[in-house]
Amino acid sequence: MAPKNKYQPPKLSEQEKKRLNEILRRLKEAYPEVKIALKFSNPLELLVATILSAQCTDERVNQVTAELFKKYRSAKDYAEAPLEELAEDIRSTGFYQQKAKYIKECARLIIEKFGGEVPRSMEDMLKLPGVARKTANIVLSNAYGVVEGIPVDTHVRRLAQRLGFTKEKKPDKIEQDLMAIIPREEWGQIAYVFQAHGRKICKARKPLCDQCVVKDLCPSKKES
DNA sequence: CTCCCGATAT
DNA sequence: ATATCAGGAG
Repeated sequence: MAPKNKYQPPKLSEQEKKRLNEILRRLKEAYPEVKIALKFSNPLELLVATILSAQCTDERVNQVTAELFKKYRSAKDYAEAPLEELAEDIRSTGFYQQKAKYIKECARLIIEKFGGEVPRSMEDMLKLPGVARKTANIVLSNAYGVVEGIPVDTHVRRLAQRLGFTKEKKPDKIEQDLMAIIPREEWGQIAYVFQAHGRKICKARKPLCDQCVVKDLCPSKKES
């Protein structure tokens, strides 16, 4: 079978690699302790929280899951819950009808196909509805320590594009461009560094370039 | 590409 | 008023 994904990250000059590695070094230094902000105590809770986090702040997700996880303690609880009730329980995270369907169907598949346990491989994770590489990367990495890639969320995408790590727009290609530059042992953490910088400094609306630790290396720097 | 779809910042 | 927030499916 021929490999389906023929995308190859662009070859970079030594100088360009140096610039990107210096950016990574400074960002890691600036945000040494960052990690996942979602609260969870088992793989299922993390899966649910990550699905809820689509187009929603982690803060609000934590607010909702604080109650949600008291009520739903197992995959069976989600699978057997009336859809309308589950939807109402997650309403304030937005896209609540869609997310409720995903969660309920995920729970059903976890019971029927995966022995009641959240899958431990990318291949199986991607069989779950509402789960693509970003969600799968987060769950696999933080629940099981399985690092198969880099979760590309809106922050990672924005920073990767602004800093010149990628020219791509699709998350899967951006992920591959990042994987080509960043050592595998850092894949699990680097997204949180980008996220922290993206939230504090390199904001979507009004980036605070004058406070940025990599402004001299950034092709997108703007005077404020 | 569109749709889902509430809360918050600007 | 509107862009944006840990996206993914059709």
